[in-house]
Amino acid sequence: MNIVGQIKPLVAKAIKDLYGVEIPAEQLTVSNTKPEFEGDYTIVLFSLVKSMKKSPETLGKELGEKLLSTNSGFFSAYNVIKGFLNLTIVDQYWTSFLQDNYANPSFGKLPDNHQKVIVEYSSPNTNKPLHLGHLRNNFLGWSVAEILKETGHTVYKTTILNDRGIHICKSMVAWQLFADGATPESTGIKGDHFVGDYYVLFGTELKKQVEKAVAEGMTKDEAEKNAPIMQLAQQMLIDWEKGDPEVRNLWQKMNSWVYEGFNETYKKIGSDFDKSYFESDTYLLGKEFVTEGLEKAVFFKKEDGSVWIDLTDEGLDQKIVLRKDGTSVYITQDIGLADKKYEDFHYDQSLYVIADEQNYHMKVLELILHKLGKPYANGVYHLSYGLVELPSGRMKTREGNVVDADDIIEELKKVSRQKTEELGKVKDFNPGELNELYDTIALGALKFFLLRVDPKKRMVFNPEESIDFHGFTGPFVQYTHARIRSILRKAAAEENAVPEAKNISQQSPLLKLEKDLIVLLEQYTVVVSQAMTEHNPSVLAIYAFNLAKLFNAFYTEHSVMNAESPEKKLLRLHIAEMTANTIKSAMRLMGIGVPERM
RNA sequence: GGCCCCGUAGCUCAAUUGAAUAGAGCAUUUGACUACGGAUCAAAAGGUUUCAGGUUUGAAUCCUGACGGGGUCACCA
Repeated sequence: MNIVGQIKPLVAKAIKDLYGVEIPAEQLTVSNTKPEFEGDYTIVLFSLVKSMKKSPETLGKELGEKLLSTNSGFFSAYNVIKGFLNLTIVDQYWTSFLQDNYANPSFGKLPDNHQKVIVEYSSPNTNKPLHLGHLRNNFLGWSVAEILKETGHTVYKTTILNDRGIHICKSMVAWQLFADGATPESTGIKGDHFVGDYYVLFGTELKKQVEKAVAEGMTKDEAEKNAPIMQLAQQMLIDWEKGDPEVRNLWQKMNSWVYEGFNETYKKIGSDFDKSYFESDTYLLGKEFVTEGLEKAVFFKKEDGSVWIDLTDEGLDQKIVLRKDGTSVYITQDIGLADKKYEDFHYDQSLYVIADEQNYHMKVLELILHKLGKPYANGVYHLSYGLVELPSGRMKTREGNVVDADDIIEELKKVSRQKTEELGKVKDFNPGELNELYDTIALGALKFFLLRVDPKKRMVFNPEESIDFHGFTGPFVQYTHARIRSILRKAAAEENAVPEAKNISQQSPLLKLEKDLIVLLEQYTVVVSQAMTEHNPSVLAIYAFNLAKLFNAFYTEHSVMNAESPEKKLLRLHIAEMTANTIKSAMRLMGIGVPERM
């Protein structure tokens, strides 16, 4: 039970004893006391004033007195300023909290709650390499999955590879036309980039053909439909669906190149999946539900034979679920896949990490599942995140204005190598250890950068300014961790570092920065559960940064190894150890490693 | 045009979900290196929270309207 959870019932009881009024403990507002006031936690009194018929000042005084006299082992002081009752918790509480938890590396982990959750994320198209926007998706999905695990859920990570369709045919056609048999092997280009280049090539060739046709008097729409290269792609899609062996072979070959590239990148960034679904397997799945929907009168058939759902009552439009030629559309496949996933995992919750441009689509999917009476419909949750934009606007592979995932990681690795060499603290590392360290720092910087912002919000990445290693960044937190570990190594090397100090619980009074740190450490469990309920890793990033910053302030002010007394030294070593552990845990939930030295 | 989201320091982001004087980082200026690791610390400066009304003891937060930005409304995926 965290401390706010302990304070609330005490206050509620005091109110009842004093005034005979029952206030549900959850309704009380308890917040951190602002640094400029004396105290640890603050009760906001305004909401109580009316029902108690007292002025805020009197109410605060009476409540403060009561709390202090009945819980003298818990509260040590109070003061009332305007409508705020500031309470101070006894030092003993904080020191014994520290004593109990400082050496527990899994502080904050919750026991199994028997909830099964699947997190679908990444889900790339197999016609182009990953860019910064995909990385946000990957980091977010991975992190949310780990946060769910940490809070007791059983989690399965899945992905759906969009491996068929007109966009894939485009890169295939371009390869046939322009590659002259070239392969990733023959060119030395990573497979996903290789295929992506032909997708871009298709776009430029199409543009040429369209411009020519428009100059000859065609409208742009017509020109695009009738462009020879587009017709080739359309024909190829038809051949693919028919199962034409030549097309299927080419398709398999090009996809395998892409997977090879993806796997390399996934390995580097730490993305992993318990199960991968392929759209080429699932795209026909939803059809049976069309029949079911018609029987249940959820769907209706138009004269031309196409099948629709009417969502105008929900403020949406009519949506097609089956074409007149009997083929399924995107939403139909998604119904089928949702069902397949339920069959495979029997989930309680199913998260979809998908960009917010699909909010409408996902809303429709949820509605349809509800209307079909699917038992899992309530568990479906769209974890919608905002796009990563450049200062010039959104990234588009077709237009070439993307920040490539592999490129940005390489760039950051260069920076981390340069800074590490400048600092010169790891000259004894061998090349393998160094490379691992540069990976940890570079990915730490990148993941932290993309996760530190509320996922729901759009964010801007400025390549000119690139990613900083100072301030509110991953490397800052990693660096703080390395420095703490350095102190702890030193202490461990000292024989009998603190012989005569056995117990820190008599450490009174705690200095301000000592207590501030313990108070912040105590809040870690609340932060993790907030990250879980909000599906929001940014609260962990902010927390880890604040913790690191506070520790840095603490230890420039107070010496650990040369503390005033053996007891203080032990206390500070415990604070240091728990800070390092907690930083490590929070960063781990974001997929970020923290080096012992850097 | 209908619906949805957003607008906070020069820039990138916070604000315990309605509470005290709206906080951080970057950039700018100043100070601290014979250092328990300077990828650090201490400090200064930077705000009419897009605008106009309203609700409330209290509004960046809730409501109405305006302005600005984005998304979506395909027999594409």
